[in-house]
Amino acid sequence: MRMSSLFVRTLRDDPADAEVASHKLMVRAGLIRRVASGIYSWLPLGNRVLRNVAQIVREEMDEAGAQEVSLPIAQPLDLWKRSGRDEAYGDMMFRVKDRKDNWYAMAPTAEEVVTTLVAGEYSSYRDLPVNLYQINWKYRDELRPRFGVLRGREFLMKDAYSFDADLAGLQQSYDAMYAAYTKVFTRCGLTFRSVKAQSGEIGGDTSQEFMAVAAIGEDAFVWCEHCDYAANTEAATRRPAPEVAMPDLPARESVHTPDMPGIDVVAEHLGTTADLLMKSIAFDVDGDLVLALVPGDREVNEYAVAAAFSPASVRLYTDADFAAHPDIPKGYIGPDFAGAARTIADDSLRAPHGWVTGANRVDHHDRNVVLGRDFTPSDWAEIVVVEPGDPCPNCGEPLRIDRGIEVGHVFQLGDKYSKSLGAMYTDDGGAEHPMVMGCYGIGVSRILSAIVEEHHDEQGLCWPASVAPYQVHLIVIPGRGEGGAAVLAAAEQLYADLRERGVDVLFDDRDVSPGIKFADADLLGMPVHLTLGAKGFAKAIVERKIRATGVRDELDLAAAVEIVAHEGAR
RNA sequence: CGGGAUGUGGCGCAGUUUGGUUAGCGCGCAGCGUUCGGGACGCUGAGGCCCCGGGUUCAAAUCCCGGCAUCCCGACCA
Repeated sequence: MRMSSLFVRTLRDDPADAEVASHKLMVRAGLIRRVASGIYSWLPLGNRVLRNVAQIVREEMDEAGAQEVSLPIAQPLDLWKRSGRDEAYGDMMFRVKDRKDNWYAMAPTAEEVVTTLVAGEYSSYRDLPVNLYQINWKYRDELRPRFGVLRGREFLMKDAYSFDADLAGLQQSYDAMYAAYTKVFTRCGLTFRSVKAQSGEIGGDTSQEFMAVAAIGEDAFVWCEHCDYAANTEAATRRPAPEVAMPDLPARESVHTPDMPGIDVVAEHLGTTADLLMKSIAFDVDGDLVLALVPGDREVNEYAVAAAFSPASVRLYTDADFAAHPDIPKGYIGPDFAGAARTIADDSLRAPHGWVTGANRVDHHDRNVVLGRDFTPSDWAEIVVVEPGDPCPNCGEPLRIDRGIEVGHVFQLGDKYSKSLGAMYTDDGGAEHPMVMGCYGIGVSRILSAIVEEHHDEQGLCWPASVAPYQVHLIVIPGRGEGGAAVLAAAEQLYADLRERGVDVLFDDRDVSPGIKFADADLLGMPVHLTLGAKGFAKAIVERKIRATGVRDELDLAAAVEIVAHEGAR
């Protein structure tokens, strides 16, 4: 493609309505233009990236055995009434009316249509499994569209739906999609982790979200850079410290700490630090008082405590609870408080030192309270809220807490839609059952935001080669001398030869100053920049710059085509 | 839906407080000339329903009322 005829106008200034880098750059580089809130036109460069990402998704879906279809965007609202999701989606759904006053939903997703489709075609166990997917525009009237195409009201989504005879089959379909997603996001150049989103009823992991690590992400999560561990902040745990023998420690002693229910005040008063204190947090577990023991500098993860006593009903003690139990010395509870039915201790309490704890009476703390000698918890678990730097439960390396962009979601649906929409099959014994479904989404347009967030610098975009609009940005600087025509001709030849060799080239053949060409090339961010100027031409070399790394070298003009075609952005 | 902010040539902005000439600046665009390896320069020019509707006034981009749109924070959703 020639820059002289490419439909693009790069902007020097950041658009006024953009806050984050990806949005600013996608507008400045001429990939997208806003039409309405959360609704964008895709210009040639943006559309090429969109197509490239979609193609990666398509290849991996096909490879995983899914079959591509195209389902309607305008879907009869009656279908949504049948599944009960007309109400559930509410104002989130765009609705349109035809000339006969029939209402249609503009697809926010396609479970209804695809389930009805399969129900009409398949009815035997011999037909299953089947997995259908499409890459199509979706519409959700978000309360707050954000950050360009990151959260749009119109967005390109890949949605896949698997139909199996039983849960074992579903698990296979789900695993295949999970594996395909990992390939997709890897190929797109994203740093990502899959996070368990929900576990439960059907058994095992029923839902996992793929999060691209990004500071502007809408959800915080804990992850490890050195292995594939990742978890919601509520579900995250850390590796317990190794057990060490308890040394001989001085005897427990009580100290007067009047009016000091707070950790920091006590620590200061006793000349120690919060991490050497122990907190005893009161919980109500099915009506019993249960103490959760954690170091003074850490927070209790209520979710983890609840999980440890599942299926009992677990809640933090409230002021009302304390009021109802005046015998409990709020703020001064110790790990051996007699009124506690059980105590659950965080594994970090095995540390080989005595603790400062509540003395089980108001205005007093004890010091040199030693595990095994002065108190013995009934239960052990990882119950502190994980903080950055805590050891990874898998590999022990320091954990990070970052924000993520949800770029994909895999979900085991079960029979919710097959039941309500009649997707049944007959087994080999003649009995009828609902098909067991899974659904799997990838935010294709959102991936572009995620890629740009990860791959850009001060100068502009730095596309991974796998999704770049063009592989090579060819710049010609003919210079002012007599030889300009020859340089231009050589660049034309280079352009023709590269294309002949199958390389996607953007050729800046415009008659503008070198500064503009270089600045635009950096902004547009093709992986490889080739510059042919008068000086280089005289030496029969062409300059190469790898956009992402900034590494430059010179290639022999005669060999350049082969080298570039062979090496790409390596 | 609550809070905050903003709407002025294609883009970024000034002007609005204190109403008053032909509404200005930078970028971009067109023409001519000089430039030509990191967003060159000079001259000339085109391009405006100052978001929309109503009101006040001799006079409104500017003041008042009512809308609409866009962005940010929150809530909501997942």
